[in-house]
Amino acid sequence: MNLKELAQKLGLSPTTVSRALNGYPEVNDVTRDRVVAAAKRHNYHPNTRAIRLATGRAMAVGHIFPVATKNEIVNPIFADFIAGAGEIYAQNGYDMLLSVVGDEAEENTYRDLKSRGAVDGVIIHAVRTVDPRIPALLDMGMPFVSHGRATGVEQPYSWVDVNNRRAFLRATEFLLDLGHQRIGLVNGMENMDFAIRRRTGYLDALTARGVAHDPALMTSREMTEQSGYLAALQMLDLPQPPTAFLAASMLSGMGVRRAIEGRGLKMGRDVSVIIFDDELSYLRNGEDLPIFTATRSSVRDAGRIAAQMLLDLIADPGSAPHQRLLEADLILGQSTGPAPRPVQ
Amino acid sequence: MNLKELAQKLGLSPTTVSRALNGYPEVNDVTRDRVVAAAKRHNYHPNTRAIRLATGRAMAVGHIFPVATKNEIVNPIFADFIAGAGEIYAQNGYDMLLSVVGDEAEENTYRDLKSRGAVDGVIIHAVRTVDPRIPALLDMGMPFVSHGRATGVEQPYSWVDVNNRRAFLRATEFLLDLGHQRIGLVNGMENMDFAIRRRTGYLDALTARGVAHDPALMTSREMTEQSGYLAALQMLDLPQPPTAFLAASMLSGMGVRRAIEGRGLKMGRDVSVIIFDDELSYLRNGEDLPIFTATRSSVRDAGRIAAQMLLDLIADPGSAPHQRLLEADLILGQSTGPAPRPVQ
DNA sequence: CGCTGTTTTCAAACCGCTTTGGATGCGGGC
DNA sequence: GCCCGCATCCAAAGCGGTTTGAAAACAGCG
Repeated sequence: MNLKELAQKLGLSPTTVSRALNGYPEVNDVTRDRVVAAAKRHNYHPNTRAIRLATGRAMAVGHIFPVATKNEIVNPIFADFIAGAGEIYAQNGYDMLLSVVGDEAEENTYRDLKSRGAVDGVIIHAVRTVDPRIPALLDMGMPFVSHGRATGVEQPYSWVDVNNRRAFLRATEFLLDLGHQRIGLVNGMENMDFAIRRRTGYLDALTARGVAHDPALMTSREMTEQSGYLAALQMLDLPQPPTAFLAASMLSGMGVRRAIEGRGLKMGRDVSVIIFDDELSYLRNGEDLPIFTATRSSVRDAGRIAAQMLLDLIADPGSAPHQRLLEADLILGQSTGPAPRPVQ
Repeated sequence: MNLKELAQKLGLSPTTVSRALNGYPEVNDVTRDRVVAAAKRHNYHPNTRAIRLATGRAMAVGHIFPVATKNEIVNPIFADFIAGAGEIYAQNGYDMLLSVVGDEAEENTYRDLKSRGAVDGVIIHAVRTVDPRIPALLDMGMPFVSHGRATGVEQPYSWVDVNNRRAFLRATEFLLDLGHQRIGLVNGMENMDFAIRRRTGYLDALTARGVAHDPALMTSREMTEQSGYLAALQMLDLPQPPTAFLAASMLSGMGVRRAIEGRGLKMGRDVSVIIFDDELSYLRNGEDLPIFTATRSSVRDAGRIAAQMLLDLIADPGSAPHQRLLEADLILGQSTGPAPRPVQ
């Protein structure tokens, strides 16, 4: 069932039927009702391919899923971000196009999506400190929103980000308030922009309180359970072990917890832990009572916000770039407590 | 730069240019070279929207990301499956369309994708024991491949699945061989087809060896760390606790490990654990030496296989459905050992 | 009743490509 | 020299919508 057939059945021209269905004013209300009813009755759905060609809009948004070819790691954040963004797209009649590419081919993929006219805009994930994608997209005039900021770009562009520095600054201050002086930082890979910002927050808090920072208490690795475990273990075996940890993710935190317990200590009593909780749906921080004290910011919400921002940008390409800095909550769980008194 | 302009520049008709670029035989080699060179020089990329309308093919495959509206859980398998499938699509010039919908709207979404002509085929995820999507898709004549089988469908259809029953059967037998008699099953939700099959394998192995099965040793919950922890804890506190566990996923297994260590026991010595390892990239089972003994089957490979199967199906819609049953390896890690002798 | 202005509807062009059904030119066989 | 077959190329008709420009129908008014 296509437009022409439907028009024929109604004894109307395709023009009128099209206008009736798309809510244009120049069509009689009676006629419109008749058309809408017939469309529903005959289960008419306009062909997406034709709409796209005729309007020149793709009605689709691209997400590039960069798969680091070296370590083959897939970003665990991705699924939840997509889930949030997808809701918004569905509500607005947009499709979501996913491209899986090795990270070296990523820029070309954007260029390709653009020149093929496959999407109206894209969202950038996993922003690195120096990220060539942002100037490239600006250059080619493709609407985009970045999830995370890159440090080395001076032109304005649209982004959604968490205040990572502030989150780790507050977390560190909180631990200092509890009397902890040696705080281990189990950070993510520091070619990622957010990891740098978190470290800065951590260092700034220490500096402000006049606490010296010890390189032995700072690691930067992939955010897996195993990495967290190994990093924490190493620090716990130092002559002067930390009494608290700051972990970059739920998984890292789980590894840290295992290391603590593996050394016969109790988390929350002997050693405190604060994690960054992205509220991933399959990595909930406890059912009711949070297990970990955490800086919390929902990545799914970030997905929703970024998607809406992108659609706005597409609707009004001339508008100025938008920015949105989300603040992470500091929520209290069972993994923190006062620093144990040093026993001599 | 579009086809007409390029043709004009070359002094040829659009027909010939199109044919030259698409490798049709009825064009002189000299002309073809000239066209190809010009296309590259002018950076010509055919407009996807036009191709799709003209050919009637969407050159796109749909994945529906069902988000359970009740518990808002996102399937952690998804990202890696997508990564595998996406590779295949990229190689074959297909786009991947992702729809995020509440599970109640899922069937409608398929129907919509079909009637809008937005995709040439779809892949089904998270198959339930009784799954209305399969008859629905068969009914509407949409090519599809299912990741997992549904029990209650008699018509043939295409699927890729892991031999879940055999995997858990072998794992159980292995534990029995090590002398374990009380084996706890920490299963996923049993409305999922794979969970039922795993339980069947577990029960079949016990029955074959004449070991009675104890309902108190079988749980079925979400596959999260927390659920695994609670389930294992509960079993460990039984009057006759299990000496071994079978866990449905890496995350469940991590929860089980925590419960074991929380009770002052050592995994691999006091209590054995076998997990099902989907080889999720951010949940690696150890770096070199596996931490957990596991039945292992790469979900990313499954994605590749399913995607290829679907493309084949789309290329030859008349062909008979394909099936592919993958066998999980049983790999030895550090989490299993002989059953401890009962001390009286 | 004729004229003007507003609704309402339609025919046709267009989006950018593919594909059908010829044309055209050339060489070879008879 | 004529006809046929083949290799090349092209004009035009789709694909299924949207959108422009104009016509038809319908008031409203003097």
